Amino acid sequence: MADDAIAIGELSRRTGCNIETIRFYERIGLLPTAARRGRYRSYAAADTGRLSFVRRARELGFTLEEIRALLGISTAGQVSCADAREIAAAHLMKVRRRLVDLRRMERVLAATVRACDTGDHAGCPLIDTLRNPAEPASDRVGPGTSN
Amino acid sequence: MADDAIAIGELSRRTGCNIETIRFYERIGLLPTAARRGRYRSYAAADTGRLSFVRRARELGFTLEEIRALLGISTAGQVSCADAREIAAAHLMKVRRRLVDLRRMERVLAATVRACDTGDHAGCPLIDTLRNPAEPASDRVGPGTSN
DNA sequence: CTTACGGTCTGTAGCGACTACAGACTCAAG
DNA sequence: CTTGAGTCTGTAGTCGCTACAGACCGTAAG
Repeated sequence: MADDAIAIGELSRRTGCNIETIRFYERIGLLPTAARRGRYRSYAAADTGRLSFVRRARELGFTLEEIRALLGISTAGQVSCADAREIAAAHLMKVRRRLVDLRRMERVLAATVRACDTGDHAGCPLIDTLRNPAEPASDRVGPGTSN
Repeated sequence: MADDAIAIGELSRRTGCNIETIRFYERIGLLPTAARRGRYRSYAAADTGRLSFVRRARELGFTLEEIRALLGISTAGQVSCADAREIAAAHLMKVRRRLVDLRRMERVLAATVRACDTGDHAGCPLIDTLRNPAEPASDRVGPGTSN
Protein backbone atom coordinates (compact mmCIF):
# COMPACT_ATOMS: atom_id res chain seq x y z
CA MET A 1 0.00 0.00 0.00
CA ALA A 2 2.23 2.72 1.30
CA ASP A 3 4.14 3.58 -1.80
CA ASP A 4 7.55 3.41 -0.25
CA ALA A 5 8.49 0.89 -2.94
CA ILE A 6 11.92 1.50 -4.37
CA ALA A 7 13.75 0.09 -7.34
CA ILE A 8 16.94 -1.87 -7.18
CA GLY A 9 19.03 1.16 -8.12
CA GLU A 10 17.69 3.11 -5.19
CA LEU A 11 18.28 0.18 -2.85
CA SER A 12 21.81 0.01 -4.18
CA ARG A 13 22.34 3.70 -3.50
CA ARG A 14 20.94 3.50 0.01
CA THR A 15 22.95 0.48 1.06
CA GLY A 16 26.10 1.05 -0.94
CA CYS A 17 25.67 -2.44 -2.30
CA ASN A 18 26.28 -2.99 -5.99
CA ILE A 19 23.18 -3.79 -8.07
CA GLU A 20 24.78 -6.91 -9.46
CA THR A 21 25.61 -8.00 -5.94
CA ILE A 22 22.02 -7.52 -4.80
CA ARG A 23 20.82 -9.74 -7.64
CA PHE A 24 23.56 -12.20 -6.80
CA TYR A 25 22.44 -12.32 -3.17
CA GLU A 26 18.90 -12.96 -4.30
CA ARG A 27 19.99 -15.71 -6.65
CA ILE A 28 21.85 -17.58 -3.91
CA GLY A 29 18.94 -17.10 -1.54
CA LEU A 30 20.63 -14.74 0.87
CA LEU A 31 17.90 -12.22 0.14
CA PRO A 32 14.34 -13.36 -0.50
CA THR A 33 13.04 -13.18 -4.05
CA ALA A 34 12.02 -9.59 -4.52
CA ALA A 35 8.44 -8.64 -5.36
CA ARG A 36 7.91 -7.37 -8.91
CA ARG A 37 6.38 -4.31 -10.42
CA GLY A 38 5.97 -5.59 -13.92
CA ARG A 39 9.30 -7.21 -14.48
CA TYR A 40 11.26 -4.92 -12.23
CA ARG A 41 12.21 -5.79 -8.67
CA SER A 42 10.44 -3.67 -6.10
CA TYR A 43 11.69 -3.24 -2.56
CA ALA A 44 10.14 -1.83 0.56
CA ALA A 45 12.18 0.76 2.36
CA ALA A 46 12.49 -1.79 5.16
CA ASP A 47 14.48 -4.08 2.89
CA THR A 48 17.42 -1.77 3.23
CA GLY A 49 17.70 -3.10 6.76
CA ARG A 50 18.30 -6.68 5.78
CA LEU A 51 20.75 -5.76 3.06
CA SER A 52 22.65 -3.38 5.31
CA PHE A 53 22.85 -6.16 7.84
CA VAL A 54 24.48 -8.33 5.21
CA ARG A 55 26.83 -5.57 4.15
CA ARG A 56 27.99 -4.90 7.69
CA ALA A 57 28.50 -8.56 8.37
CA ARG A 58 30.62 -8.76 5.20
CA GLU A 59 32.64 -5.80 6.41
CA LEU A 60 33.37 -7.80 9.54
CA GLY A 61 34.57 -10.61 7.31
CA PHE A 62 31.76 -13.10 7.87
CA THR A 63 31.26 -15.53 5.00
CA LEU A 64 27.96 -15.60 3.20
CA GLU A 65 27.15 -18.91 4.85
CA GLU A 66 27.77 -17.44 8.28
CA ILE A 67 25.62 -14.49 7.34
CA ARG A 68 22.89 -16.84 6.21
CA ALA A 69 22.96 -18.35 9.68
CA LEU A 70 23.02 -14.96 11.36
CA LEU A 71 20.05 -13.84 9.30
CA GLY A 72 18.18 -16.93 10.38
CA ILE A 73 18.96 -16.13 13.97
CA SER A 74 18.10 -12.47 13.65
CA THR A 75 14.70 -13.16 12.14
CA ALA A 76 13.83 -16.06 14.40
CA GLY A 77 11.20 -15.00 16.88
CA GLN A 78 13.42 -15.99 19.75
CA VAL A 79 16.88 -14.67 18.95
CA SER A 80 19.36 -17.36 19.86
CA CYS A 81 22.13 -15.19 21.15
CA ALA A 82 24.28 -18.16 22.11
CA ASP A 83 24.31 -19.34 18.50
CA ALA A 84 25.25 -15.91 17.29
CA ARG A 85 28.00 -15.67 19.85
CA GLU A 86 29.37 -19.00 18.72
CA ILE A 87 29.50 -17.90 15.09
CA ALA A 88 31.16 -14.64 16.02
CA ALA A 89 33.68 -16.31 18.33
CA ALA A 90 34.62 -18.87 15.67
CA HIS A 91 34.98 -16.10 13.15
CA LEU A 92 37.07 -14.07 15.56
CA MET A 93 39.50 -16.95 15.84
CA LYS A 94 39.82 -17.11 12.06
CA VAL A 95 40.47 -13.37 11.98
CA ARG A 96 43.14 -13.68 14.63
CA ARG A 97 44.87 -16.49 12.80
CA ARG A 98 44.94 -14.39 9.67
CA LEU A 99 46.28 -11.49 11.68
CA VAL A 100 49.15 -13.63 12.89
CA ASP A 101 49.91 -14.64 9.32
CA LEU A 102 49.71 -11.11 8.01
CA ARG A 103 51.91 -9.74 10.75
CA ARG A 104 54.54 -12.32 9.93
CA MET A 105 54.35 -11.34 6.27
CA GLU A 106 54.58 -7.69 7.19
CA ARG A 107 57.63 -8.28 9.33
CA VAL A 108 59.53 -10.20 6.66
CA LEU A 109 58.57 -7.86 3.86
CA ALA A 110 59.43 -4.76 5.82
CA ALA A 111 62.81 -6.18 6.78
CA THR A 112 63.49 -7.08 3.17
CA VAL A 113 62.55 -3.69 1.79
CA ARG A 114 64.59 -2.07 4.52
CA ALA A 115 67.58 -4.19 3.52
CA CYS A 116 67.08 -3.02 -0.05
CA ASP A 117 67.15 0.57 1.10
CA THR A 118 70.25 0.36 3.26
CA GLY A 119 72.08 -0.97 0.25
CA ASP A 120 74.83 -2.88 2.05
CA HIS A 121 73.99 -6.35 0.80
CA ALA A 122 75.56 -8.77 -1.62
CA GLY A 123 72.68 -9.80 -3.85
CA CYS A 124 69.06 -8.70 -3.97
CA PRO A 125 67.54 -9.02 -0.50
CA LEU A 126 64.11 -10.04 -1.74
CA ILE A 127 65.36 -12.64 -4.17
CA ASP A 128 67.76 -13.94 -1.57
CA THR A 129 65.00 -14.18 1.00
CA LEU A 130 62.88 -16.18 -1.38
CA ARG A 131 65.74 -18.41 -2.36
CA ASN A 132 66.79 -19.07 1.20
CA PRO A 133 64.09 -18.81 3.85
CA ALA A 134 66.56 -18.95 6.74
CA GLU A 135 67.92 -15.51 5.86
CA PRO A 136 65.14 -12.95 5.97
CA ALA A 137 67.30 -10.40 4.14
CA SER A 138 68.71 -9.17 7.42
CA ASP A 139 68.38 -11.09 10.61
CA ARG A 140 68.25 -9.33 13.91
CA VAL A 141 67.45 -5.82 12.77
CA GLY A 142 67.61 -4.40 16.22
CA PRO A 143 64.98 -3.69 18.81
CA GLY A 144 61.35 -4.64 18.75
CA THR A 145 60.25 -4.46 15.16
CA SER A 146 56.86 -4.48 16.81
CA ASN A 147 53.94 -2.69 15.26
CA MET B 1 72.46 -37.84 -17.11
CA ALA B 2 73.02 -37.74 -13.41
CA ASP B 3 70.01 -39.71 -12.34
CA ASP B 4 68.77 -37.26 -9.78
CA ALA B 5 65.47 -37.22 -11.66
CA ILE B 6 62.47 -37.28 -9.37
CA ALA B 7 58.78 -37.78 -9.96
CA ILE B 8 56.12 -35.24 -9.20
CA GLY B 9 55.20 -36.97 -5.95
CA GLU B 10 58.74 -36.64 -4.66
CA LEU B 11 58.88 -33.00 -5.72
CA SER B 12 55.63 -32.48 -3.88
CA ARG B 13 57.05 -34.06 -0.75
CA ARG B 14 60.24 -32.04 -0.87
CA THR B 15 58.55 -28.70 -1.41
CA GLY B 16 55.37 -29.25 0.53
CA CYS B 17 53.49 -28.21 -2.58
CA ASN B 18 50.42 -30.20 -3.56
CA ILE B 19 50.77 -32.33 -6.69
CA GLU B 20 47.68 -30.77 -8.22
CA THR B 21 49.12 -27.35 -7.54
CA ILE B 22 52.40 -28.22 -9.24
CA ARG B 23 50.50 -29.27 -12.34
CA PHE B 24 48.40 -26.13 -12.07
CA TYR B 25 51.55 -23.97 -11.92
CA GLU B 26 52.86 -25.71 -15.00
CA ARG B 27 49.61 -25.22 -16.84
CA ILE B 28 49.59 -21.49 -16.22
CA GLY B 29 53.25 -21.23 -17.15
CA LEU B 30 54.59 -20.37 -13.72
CA LEU B 31 56.75 -23.47 -13.91
CA PRO B 32 58.23 -24.58 -17.23
CA THR B 33 56.76 -27.62 -18.91
CA ALA B 34 58.40 -30.55 -17.17
CA ALA B 35 60.48 -33.05 -19.09
CA ARG B 36 58.91 -36.48 -19.45
CA ARG B 37 60.00 -39.99 -18.71
CA GLY B 38 57.49 -41.77 -20.83
CA ARG B 39 54.34 -39.92 -19.94
CA TYR B 40 55.38 -39.03 -16.42
CA ARG B 41 56.82 -35.66 -15.49
CA SER B 42 60.45 -35.86 -14.46
CA TYR B 43 62.15 -33.21 -12.39
CA ALA B 44 65.77 -32.50 -11.59
CA ALA B 45 66.56 -32.06 -7.95
CA ALA B 46 67.35 -28.43 -8.79
CA ASP B 47 63.71 -27.86 -9.71
CA THR B 48 62.83 -27.95 -6.05
CA GLY B 49 64.58 -24.59 -5.85
CA ARG B 50 62.26 -22.83 -8.25
CA LEU B 51 59.16 -24.34 -6.73
CA SER B 52 60.27 -23.57 -3.20
CA PHE B 53 60.86 -20.01 -4.32
CA VAL B 54 57.27 -19.87 -5.50
CA ARG B 55 56.01 -21.43 -2.29
CA ARG B 56 57.85 -18.98 -0.09
CA ALA B 57 56.67 -16.06 -2.15
CA ARG B 58 53.11 -17.33 -1.76
CA GLU B 59 53.63 -17.59 1.97
CA LEU B 60 54.53 -13.91 1.90
CA GLY B 61 51.27 -13.28 0.12
CA PHE B 62 52.59 -12.40 -3.33
CA THR B 63 50.14 -13.05 -6.14
CA LEU B 64 51.08 -15.49 -8.86
CA GLU B 65 51.54 -12.59 -11.27
CA GLU B 66 53.95 -10.90 -8.88
CA ILE B 67 55.78 -14.18 -8.48
CA ARG B 68 55.97 -14.52 -12.23
CA ALA B 69 57.72 -11.17 -12.31
CA LEU B 70 59.99 -12.09 -9.43
CA LEU B 71 60.96 -15.30 -11.15
CA GLY B 72 61.81 -13.35 -14.26
CA ILE B 73 63.98 -11.05 -12.20
CA SER B 74 65.62 -13.84 -10.29
CA THR B 75 66.58 -15.74 -13.43
CA ALA B 76 67.60 -12.69 -15.43
CA GLY B 77 71.37 -12.55 -15.77
CA GLN B 78 71.43 -9.13 -14.24
CA VAL B 79 69.17 -9.23 -11.21
CA SER B 80 67.17 -6.03 -11.19
CA CYS B 81 67.00 -5.46 -7.50
CA ALA B 82 65.19 -2.17 -7.91
CA ASP B 83 62.33 -3.92 -9.69
CA ALA B 84 62.15 -6.55 -6.98
CA ARG B 85 62.15 -3.92 -4.31
CA GLU B 86 59.31 -2.12 -6.03
CA ILE B 87 57.21 -5.26 -6.18
CA ALA B 88 57.91 -6.01 -2.54
CA ALA B 89 57.19 -2.47 -1.41
CA ALA B 90 53.90 -2.37 -3.30
CA HIS B 91 52.96 -5.70 -1.82
CA LEU B 92 53.94 -4.53 1.64
CA MET B 93 51.48 -1.67 1.31
CA LYS B 94 48.71 -4.07 0.37
CA VAL B 95 49.57 -6.21 3.37
CA ARG B 96 49.46 -3.19 5.66
CA ARG B 97 46.09 -2.09 4.35
CA ARG B 98 44.83 -5.58 4.93
CA LEU B 99 46.24 -5.48 8.44
CA VAL B 100 44.36 -2.29 9.18
CA ASP B 101 41.13 -3.90 7.97
CA LEU B 102 41.68 -7.06 9.94
CA ARG B 103 42.53 -5.20 13.12
CA ARG B 104 39.31 -3.25 12.84
CA MET B 105 37.38 -6.47 12.39
CA GLU B 106 39.17 -8.00 15.32
CA ARG B 107 38.37 -5.06 17.54
CA VAL B 108 34.66 -5.03 16.73
CA LEU B 109 34.29 -8.79 16.95
CA ALA B 110 36.16 -9.03 20.21
CA ALA B 111 34.05 -6.28 21.74
CA THR B 112 30.89 -8.00 20.57
CA VAL B 113 31.85 -11.40 21.92
CA ARG B 114 32.92 -9.77 25.17
CA ALA B 115 29.53 -8.10 25.41
CA CYS B 116 27.90 -11.48 24.93
CA ASP B 117 29.95 -12.87 27.78
CA THR B 118 29.27 -10.11 30.27
CA GLY B 119 25.60 -10.76 29.77
CA ASP B 120 24.29 -7.33 30.77
CA HIS B 121 22.75 -6.35 27.48
CA ALA B 122 19.24 -5.98 26.18
CA GLY B 123 19.25 -7.91 22.93
CA CYS B 124 21.93 -9.99 21.24
CA PRO B 125 25.08 -7.91 20.96
CA LEU B 126 26.13 -9.36 17.62
CA ILE B 127 22.75 -9.01 15.99
CA ASP B 128 22.41 -5.53 17.40
CA THR B 129 25.83 -4.57 16.09
CA LEU B 130 24.90 -5.75 12.64
CA ARG B 131 21.54 -4.03 12.75
CA ASN B 132 22.95 -0.77 13.96
CA PRO B 133 26.56 -0.03 13.07
CA ALA B 134 26.83 2.93 15.44
CA GLU B 135 26.61 0.66 18.46
CA PRO B 136 29.48 -1.79 18.44
CA ALA B 137 27.84 -3.97 21.07
CA SER B 138 29.41 -2.01 23.88
CA ASP B 139 31.00 1.35 23.45
CA ARG B 140 33.90 2.39 25.59
CA VAL B 141 34.92 -0.93 27.05
CA GLY B 142 37.58 0.58 29.18
CA PRO B 143 41.33 0.71 28.73
CA GLY B 144 43.35 -0.11 25.65
CA THR B 145 41.59 -3.00 24.02
CA SER B 146 45.00 -3.49 22.47
CA ASN B 147 46.18 -6.90 21.44
C1' DC C 1 5.16 9.82 -33.67
C1' DT C 2 9.97 8.76 -33.30
C1' DT C 3 14.01 8.76 -31.01
C1' DA C 4 17.07 8.67 -27.40
C1' DC C 5 18.33 7.65 -22.88
C1' DG C 6 18.53 5.63 -18.62
C1' DG C 7 17.25 1.95 -15.88
C1' DT C 8 16.34 -2.80 -15.47
C1' DC C 9 16.04 -7.72 -16.89
C1' DT C 10 18.15 -12.66 -17.62
C1' DG C 11 21.93 -15.44 -18.37
C1' DT C 12 26.55 -16.49 -18.72
C1' DA C 13 31.47 -16.11 -18.15
C1' DG C 14 35.44 -14.35 -15.81
C1' DC C 15 38.61 -13.49 -11.71
C1' DG C 16 42.49 -15.83 -8.32
C1' DA C 17 44.47 -19.74 -6.50
C1' DC C 18 43.65 -23.53 -5.99
C1' DT C 19 41.11 -28.32 -5.01
C1' DA C 20 38.65 -32.40 -6.24
C1' DC C 21 37.26 -35.50 -8.82
C1' DA C 22 36.63 -39.21 -13.02
C1' DG C 23 38.56 -42.40 -15.71
C1' DA C 24 42.62 -43.97 -18.04
C1' DC C 25 47.24 -45.47 -17.90
C1' DT C 26 52.00 -47.30 -16.14
C1' DC C 27 55.04 -49.76 -13.39
C1' DA C 28 56.93 -52.70 -9.86
C1' DA C 29 56.24 -56.10 -6.23
C1' DG C 30 54.19 -60.27 -4.63
C1' DC D 1 48.67 -62.35 -13.13
C1' DT D 2 46.95 -59.40 -10.04
C1' DT D 3 47.12 -55.72 -7.11
C1' DG D 4 48.21 -51.33 -5.55
C1' DA D 5 50.43 -47.05 -5.78
C1' DG D 6 51.53 -43.52 -8.54
C1' DT D 7 50.63 -40.67 -12.41
C1' DC D 8 48.14 -38.78 -16.46
C1' DT D 9 44.52 -35.47 -18.78
C1' DG D 10 40.60 -32.87 -18.50
C1' DT D 11 36.90 -30.81 -16.35
C1' DA D 12 34.23 -28.77 -12.74
C1' DG D 13 33.79 -26.89 -8.20
C1' DT D 14 34.99 -23.32 -4.52
C1' DC D 15 34.08 -18.05 -2.79
C1' DG D 16 32.24 -13.53 -3.50
C1' DC D 17 31.62 -11.08 -6.47
C1' DT D 18 32.09 -8.40 -11.23
C1' DA D 19 31.37 -7.69 -16.05
C1' DC D 20 29.48 -8.23 -19.82
C1' DA D 21 25.74 -9.17 -23.94
C1' DG D 22 21.51 -8.41 -25.58
C1' DA D 23 16.78 -7.66 -24.58
C1' DC D 24 13.17 -4.85 -22.70
C1' DC D 25 10.56 -0.84 -20.42
C1' DG D 26 9.18 3.83 -19.43
C1' DT D 27 9.66 8.62 -19.93
C1' DA D 28 10.89 13.01 -22.03
C1' DA D 29 12.29 15.78 -25.88
C1' DG D 30 12.07 16.94 -30.58
